[in-house]
Amino acid sequence: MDLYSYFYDLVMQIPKGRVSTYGALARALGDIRAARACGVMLSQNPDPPRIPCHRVVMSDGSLGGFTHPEGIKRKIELLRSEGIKIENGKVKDFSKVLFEDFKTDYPLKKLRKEQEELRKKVILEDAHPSLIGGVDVSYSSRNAYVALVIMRDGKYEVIGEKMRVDFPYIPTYLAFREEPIILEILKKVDDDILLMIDGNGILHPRFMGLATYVGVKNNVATIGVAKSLLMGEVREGKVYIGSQLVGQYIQSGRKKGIYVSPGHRITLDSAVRVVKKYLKYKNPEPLRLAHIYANKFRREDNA
DNA sequence: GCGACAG
DNA sequence: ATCTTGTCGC
Repeated sequence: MDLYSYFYDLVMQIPKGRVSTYGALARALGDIRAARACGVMLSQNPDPPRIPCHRVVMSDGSLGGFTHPEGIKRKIELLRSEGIKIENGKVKDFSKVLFEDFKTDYPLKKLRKEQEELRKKVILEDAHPSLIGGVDVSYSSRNAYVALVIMRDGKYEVIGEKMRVDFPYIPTYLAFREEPIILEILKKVDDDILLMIDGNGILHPRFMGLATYVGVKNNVATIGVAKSLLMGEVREGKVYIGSQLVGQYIQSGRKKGIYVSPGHRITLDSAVRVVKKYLKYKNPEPLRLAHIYANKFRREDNA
């Protein structure tokens, strides 16, 4: 799903002489949580002012930001040239010129449904794959650099790949940003692998975090390893969503720990055991190395 | 001021 | 996630 293109098409619906808001665009995408992602995508406008990002303001009528050498001054010029009156940094008669009537089929709503459907296919039993690895992705604007580290008797091998991303980061929709990227690199290796992934497994509002999504879609065993808590309550190191046990908080030193949750084809206990086995620093080795290499690939490409 | 959301 | 240098500490 190319959410960037979908989003820019929405922005192009805002007529001259009208303005819309980050929140209205997010609702047109299907989830108000995407409001900040809307701001990010506007800042990356590939074709201004044909895609009229200058017509998007804050929900109180104040102007918001504008990524341009001349800054907000240029946004004001453009809006005034289209007949929008601006006083004290705010759009005058805001409610009269506000455009919210987007023609849309709410793509994020459909993606939520997909997550809920896929939930039925999650298997939380051990598959005992023969290989173990970790994947991580590093970004530079819309370029993604992915590294897959495969552990082999105390040593490891690394595979890298560069890709264009077509989906922004939106909380609880991370899978739709990173799964296509991870899939590309998975094609290059044996399926019989246990993959550690930066992000959550079933520790997710729809029990379908990145690790679980990657696992179910590609029939591969996965473990989710997150550095911060997306949701749920932690009691005695165990993470619950309501009464359901979905993860484990693991602290190695005295610093902040990690949140481990099963992705697919593994139990929570096994996931915790495997992660602990590779725990030398805060992150398990396959992930720590994948992180380092993904960053290295990005730097080398942008040098 | 509240709420706060992986990467 | 990215933007960013040196510096403190094990």
